[in-house]
Amino acid sequence: MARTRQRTPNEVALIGRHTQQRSVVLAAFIRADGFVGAQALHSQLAADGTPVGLSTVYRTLTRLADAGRADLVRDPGGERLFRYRPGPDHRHYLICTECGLNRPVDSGPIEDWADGIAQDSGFAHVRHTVELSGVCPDCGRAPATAERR
Amino acid sequence: MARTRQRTPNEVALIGRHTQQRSVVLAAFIRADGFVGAQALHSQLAADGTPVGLSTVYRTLTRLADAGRADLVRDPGGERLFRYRPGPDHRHYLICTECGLNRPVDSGPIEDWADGIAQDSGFAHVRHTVELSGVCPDCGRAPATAERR
DNA sequence: CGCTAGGTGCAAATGATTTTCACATCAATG
DNA sequence: CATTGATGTGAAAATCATTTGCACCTAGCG
Ligand SMILES: [Mn+2]
Ligand SMILES: [Mn+2]
Ligand SMILES: [Zn+2]
Ligand SMILES: [Zn+2]
Repeated sequence: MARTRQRTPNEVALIGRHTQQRSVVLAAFIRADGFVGAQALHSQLAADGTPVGLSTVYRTLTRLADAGRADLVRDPGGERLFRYRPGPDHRHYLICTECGLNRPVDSGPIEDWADGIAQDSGFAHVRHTVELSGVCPDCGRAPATAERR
Repeated sequence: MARTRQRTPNEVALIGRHTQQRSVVLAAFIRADGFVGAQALHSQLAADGTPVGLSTVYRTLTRLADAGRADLVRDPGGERLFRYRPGPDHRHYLICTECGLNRPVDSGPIEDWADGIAQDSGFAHVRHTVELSGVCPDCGRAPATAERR
């Protein structure tokens, strides 16, 4: 039992050196449990009393995504939204454009479809992006009065 | 040279008043026959000797997209790429990340899949984004030397 | 023609993300 | 433990695609 400092999710190891900031960012990111933008996470951290530089938040999220520990989508406004992903498989989500509620969908069919296309096309390294968005039942019920974002 | 005073592709009508600029932009856009960014189109127009303000190019492409006459995807760098679409149905493409070559794919399966998800989810106004990218046979064959775009 | 809602094109403004760079911290090493 | 080269951090400036403000045009209808 080596006595290594354990107070941080070992995920940090995957993206380089272990630092206070990374622990904090990662913890908040996981806690967010949904898609978050770097800006939002940065604000959240400040609110939590554990401020971290915006640059660092960006760097951390980007690295996580590169390391395959986060799913990434584009906000209609062009903002990058990240979502923590514990497992190795990527997922696809149905996101409510009104409240942000999101739920993973059964994407088996598209995965197969995409694989088929890749196969037949002759293209190599075929990757795919699939995003579903709409208005969730709750937001659909309450008219335009629904809470904004 | 000869300023081809032209037949207004009636498409122009769909997006408002008919102007010299819109004709030119639309013509170049159609001629591009593939995904183009506003910037690239703007440069192309200048090179063609029919310069149009960048703002106007942006405005025109945006309107076409809103009118449903163009498909829109996001470049990995975040840039918006448009592709002219004559018909009413949207399409999905497999794009070569090396040379830009793109071909529409048979998306029947995903359309059905997406409809099913929408159905079961209870969400309203469900929309989807599906993008496939990879390296085309030609580019796969020739190293990184492949012609850009 | 004459008028006006709608267009155009600069330049300046936005806004998200990146980079710069002086300074702090990590972690391996002796 | 102290040293030290590699890394990480953050405030501010830089990027970059896209938008907007605004003074100036122009379709297009009567
Ligand atoms: Mn997938
Ligand atoms: Mn579709
Ligand atoms: Zn909702
Ligand atoms: Zn190619």
